[in-house]
Amino acid sequence: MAFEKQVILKNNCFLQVILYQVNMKQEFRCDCPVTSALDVLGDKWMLVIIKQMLIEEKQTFKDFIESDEAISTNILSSKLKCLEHYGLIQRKNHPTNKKTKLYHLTEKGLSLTPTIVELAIWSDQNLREHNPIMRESDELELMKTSKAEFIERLKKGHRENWLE
Amino acid sequence: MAFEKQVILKNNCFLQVILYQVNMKQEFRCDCPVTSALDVLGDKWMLVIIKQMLIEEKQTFKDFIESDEAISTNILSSKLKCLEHYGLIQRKNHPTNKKTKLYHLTEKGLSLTPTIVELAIWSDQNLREHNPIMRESDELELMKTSKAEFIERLKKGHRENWLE
DNA sequence: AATTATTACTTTTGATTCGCAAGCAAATAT
DNA sequence: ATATTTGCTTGCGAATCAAAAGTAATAATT
Repeated sequence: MAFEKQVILKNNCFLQVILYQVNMKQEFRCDCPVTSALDVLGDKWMLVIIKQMLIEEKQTFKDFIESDEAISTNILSSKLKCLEHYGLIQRKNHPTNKKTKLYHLTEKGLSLTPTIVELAIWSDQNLREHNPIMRESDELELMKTSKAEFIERLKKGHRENWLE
Repeated sequence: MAFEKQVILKNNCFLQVILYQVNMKQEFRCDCPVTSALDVLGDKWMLVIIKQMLIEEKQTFKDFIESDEAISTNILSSKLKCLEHYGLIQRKNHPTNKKTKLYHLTEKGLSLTPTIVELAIWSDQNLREHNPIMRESDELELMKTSKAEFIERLKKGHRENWLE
């Protein structure tokens, strides 16, 4: 039992609300930092969504749904909640449209930029034989020749896109 | 139908072997390098196993099974095959014990060292509130202060451990 | 003002991946 | 000769991913 509350109603009645904490999934496999990172990020979609925000500037639910990767709506909803739980993204309301929510990377989320960039470079250099249609781009060249500058530029760009 | 062969037996008999290629899983979601990297590495175990080889110097099936992460034997077997398929590891026979196989990172696998190190640093700086038992170590300090040197040293150490 | 379309989900059902436990063949140890 | 070890495979069940349909609130259209 993780939470209990009694709400007093009328006529000597009360409502008892009990939240049981069952089958709590063990969140981390061990005390290793790399394994812990992968306990949070090591699935099909978490880093892809971060990449979509950082590099492709996606910020609404519809943006993500319409991306090339074609994520399912239930998976996206679940993963956005998870990213928020770990403090990697932040959501806010659209200034003029109540239906639309805006998602953005926090500083914590932005601090994954070096990891995203390393994966891009690694993939470019090691996966073309397996995925021959992998695109080429000037960005990849920039990543390889000026990695640190590129990382800072990505972060700065993302921060500036986020109207506070 | 992906493969057919007929084997002639005796007494006018023959055996026909046909391999059908069905439900071939789409291997890559799109042409993006980051997403392609995650199509290969984006699961619970691939990068953990690479980390275990690189940092913890695990090299036998038993070594992996006995690691803190407690992977299941069927998962390990399957992941080792997958890592080999993508050219990230290489297996060879133990010089004196035919039962034991040795697994080692190839250069391609070793080129994931920057990614592993970035994940370690990120985790150390961002996940302690979620995983309070995360260990501290001198290695983490070295990673942060001399990242490039640390990366090269890890690679070099791994290469030297691999008796050719 | 009523109707239709959009957005961000939730729910249901099914497919895939992960995990547990038991079993197996080959090789090594006792 | 027997027991143990190694690296798996198999069967079954749990967790994650995915597709499709449905929902409530909001915006756009008529």
